[in-house]
Amino acid sequence: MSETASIREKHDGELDDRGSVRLWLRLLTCTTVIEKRIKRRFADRYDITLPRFDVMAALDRHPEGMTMGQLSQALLVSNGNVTGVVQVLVRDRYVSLAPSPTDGRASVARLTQLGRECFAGLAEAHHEWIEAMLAGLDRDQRSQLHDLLGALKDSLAADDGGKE
Amino acid sequence: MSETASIREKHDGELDDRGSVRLWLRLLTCTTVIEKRIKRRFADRYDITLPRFDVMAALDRHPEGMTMGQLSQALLVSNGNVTGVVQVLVRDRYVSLAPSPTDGRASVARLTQLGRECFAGLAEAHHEWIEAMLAGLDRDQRSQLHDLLGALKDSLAADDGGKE
DNA sequence: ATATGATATTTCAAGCTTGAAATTTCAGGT
DNA sequence: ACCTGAAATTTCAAGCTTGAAATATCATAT
Repeated sequence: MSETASIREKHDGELDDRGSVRLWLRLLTCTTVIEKRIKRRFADRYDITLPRFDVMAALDRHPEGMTMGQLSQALLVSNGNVTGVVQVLVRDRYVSLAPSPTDGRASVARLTQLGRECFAGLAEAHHEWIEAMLAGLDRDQRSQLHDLLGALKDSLAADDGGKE
Repeated sequence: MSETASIREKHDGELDDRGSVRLWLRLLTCTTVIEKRIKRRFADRYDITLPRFDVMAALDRHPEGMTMGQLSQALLVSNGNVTGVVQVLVRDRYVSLAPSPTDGRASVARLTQLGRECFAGLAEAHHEWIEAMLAGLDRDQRSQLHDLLGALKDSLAADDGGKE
């Protein structure tokens, strides 16, 4: 009864011999499953959303603060998106927002003391969840996967290199 | 000047020795980049969204039709979500929705003739885009990546096997 | 000093996504 | 026939995401 239920793959049952699409769907499925689990656990146990965690994680690694634009680039999301997420973090006292002393257009976001303390706990849980989900891969497999994804990243950069 | 710009990685600059998190972020980045490119190209060139394409793709492989619940499971999204996406596809005449003859609760969605014709073009473009983005990986690399992602899927199924 | 183009940010409408509540129907047992 | 729990679906509020338009500021050339 300890059957490990296999995970359904998006568009499971594909019959075409389009290996590249199959590979993409498998990649998408793995990412989606992991992301949804993390999202759900953050919501259930910490009452926080993944985008807010992402912003806090970025700020935690930049104690000097980050501008909205830097956050947008670091997180691969739009500017307008960052504005909204940061606003609620400011409202909840996890982040402070101050005008840049050197550039009147930019504002600099920083974790508050409260934000730093809360984030430490979140990051610890996050790390444990990832570790558990990858537990089935040994050191070599992780290393190979990491390298292959690096090759994929390079391939993506070669295809329409940035401007399309 | 034909520099292949490298792709920024989410939370790039991570210094911790948390290899598992690094692997996860790389996985997430690759998936995000591919997904956003497909999404943008569908929007720009075909005026369609990715969720709508996903539904059409599922229906294309099930000419006999699918219930909303089957679509929800196949696409890894919620029931309510499928309802909304199918509604606009019905409005646009790509999909027909009929009550199930065997179960009064269920309704069966099918591609219309128009839907099938349009989808053929979409699928062709989709396949080409994926192929181009994976062009930097040779046959062996693709095969290894596919297998490693399979191992990851198994690992995910082992961690909290379905009910958490 | 000023005009101009570039940059940083915010605002906003449209669309996706979820989970919970409500509705309808089914299937089994009495 | 009737109850009751299960299953399929829809509705809805809340939140994320984007891209385009609008604002404000900077930097540079004149």
